[in-house]
Amino acid sequence: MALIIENSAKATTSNLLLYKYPLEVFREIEYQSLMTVITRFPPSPTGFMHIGTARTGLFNWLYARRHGGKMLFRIEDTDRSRHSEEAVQAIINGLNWMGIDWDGDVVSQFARSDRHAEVAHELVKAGKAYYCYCTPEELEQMREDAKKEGRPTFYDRRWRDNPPSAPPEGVSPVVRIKAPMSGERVVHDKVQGDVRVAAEQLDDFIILRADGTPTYMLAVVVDDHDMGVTHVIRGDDHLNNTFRQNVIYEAMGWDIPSYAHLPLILGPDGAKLSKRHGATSVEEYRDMGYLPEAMRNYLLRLGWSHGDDEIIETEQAIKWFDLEHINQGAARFDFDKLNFVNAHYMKLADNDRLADLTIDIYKLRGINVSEIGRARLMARMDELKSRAKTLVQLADDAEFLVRDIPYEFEEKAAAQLNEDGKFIVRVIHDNLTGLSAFTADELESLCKSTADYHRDGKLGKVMMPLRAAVTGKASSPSLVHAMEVLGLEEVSKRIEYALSKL
RNA sequence: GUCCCCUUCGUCUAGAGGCCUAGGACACAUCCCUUUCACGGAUGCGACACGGGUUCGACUCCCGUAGGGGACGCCA
Repeated sequence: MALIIENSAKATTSNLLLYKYPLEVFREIEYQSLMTVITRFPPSPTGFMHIGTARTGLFNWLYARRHGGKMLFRIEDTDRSRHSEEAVQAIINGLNWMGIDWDGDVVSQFARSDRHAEVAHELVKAGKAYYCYCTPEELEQMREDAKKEGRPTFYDRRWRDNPPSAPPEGVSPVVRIKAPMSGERVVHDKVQGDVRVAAEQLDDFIILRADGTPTYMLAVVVDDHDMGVTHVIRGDDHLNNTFRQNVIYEAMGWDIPSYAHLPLILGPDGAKLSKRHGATSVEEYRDMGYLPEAMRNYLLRLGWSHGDDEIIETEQAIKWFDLEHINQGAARFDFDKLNFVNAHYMKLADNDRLADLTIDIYKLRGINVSEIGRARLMARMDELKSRAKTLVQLADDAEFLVRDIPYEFEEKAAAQLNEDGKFIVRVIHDNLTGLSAFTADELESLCKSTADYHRDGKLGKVMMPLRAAVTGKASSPSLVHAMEVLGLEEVSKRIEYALSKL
């Protein structure tokens, strides 16, 4: 029987089915095998995308793609003051940069508040929720008393079954849900296993505020249900909320989705990753010169593993990703490892793309790169990308290729151009025009013979002053290759400038 | 204060009771390559938090302790 259903599931396309029939009808048919995986990415519009949010998004996306399902995108803007178009755009930009896409429209939770209220009232009508007229002062008092007495919850359920009085005039009530009062509650979590909590730990929490707007707890459940979400993959900080959310699912008689709670990302010092640690948002990582494919790989490995594999490209990740190998402990963010992964993907990256990205960085620095500058960059890109860990480093390494004189000399470079240094640079300069060809090989032999004749064969004594003159720096990529790319005219110009300036 | 979760090299992790003399990667150290800085190659250093059980046998299972993280809003 199971087999037959499985086969027919492959024959039909479950996606089509979803559109053809109303969701409710579809849900009546309880063919597990027909169900496509539907995950969701529900950020709060905070104005930027936290790196932890990005990882959660990545995991949801990977899981949906792995199973040929969908990842939905919903903005958690129940609190209307949070809603801002720029903030939503920031999240979308972050996702785009990360290379993560989603299915369907961006759903605004705020726009669905009528539906949320409808559910709350339905629960009241069914006797599963009730109006509560407590004032903030009363609640504050209850909270204090509960803390003093060491009780687990504070709300005393005074409006639940035996209201103390008739509803007071002119007070708009909140709606509270009736949480179970005894027994053990279990959440089956794909990462943490079965998590148990005593019902006594659960309050009759508020699902609809006095102003008629839904609380987060209600909104997530209603939206996840209406959107057909089958797998909720989210941060560990929601594990406790899950018990509350399940109360709503049960009261409505809805199917509870599969849960997977990911441990949080900690800062290098083991404390919760915060602004204090520097970069927390994906745009900051972009600005630090990290490649999105490197971020994906690094974030994937932070908490998930596939044996000893370290370098896992996204296509491979889609084939491999599962919930079973998510680690249970929180992981620390480690820049060294990120740098290593990024360096790897830099080597793999297309030269043209790297040139464009590097030129973007120069623009930010106020350096306008000419066609010639770009050509020089491209000519040396194979070497440049093999030595840099980030785009910013690459840009630093290659800046001398795209800049014109006058430029500043690093302190260590200036030191190279003492009298001895200047003498050697002059010798090289005088012999440049005599070269049979202005190539790296010819330049190298010139340097070597100059070293042999004037500096006892010590090549460094020639290269270092020359490097200082041509690049303004004490270290650089291969000097003779750079000189070849710069060309005779430019090299002469730079040497003359250096000799005159220092 | 109450509850929940977690704990293998400095860091990310492999490990499904004997395959473990605990494997890989990053970082670090040394050496090689080298005109500088890097890249690359080789080698090395380095961990089962602690204490009790269960078992012929425990990194793996159970219970405590300690440490870390999270949640307890008319925030999300």
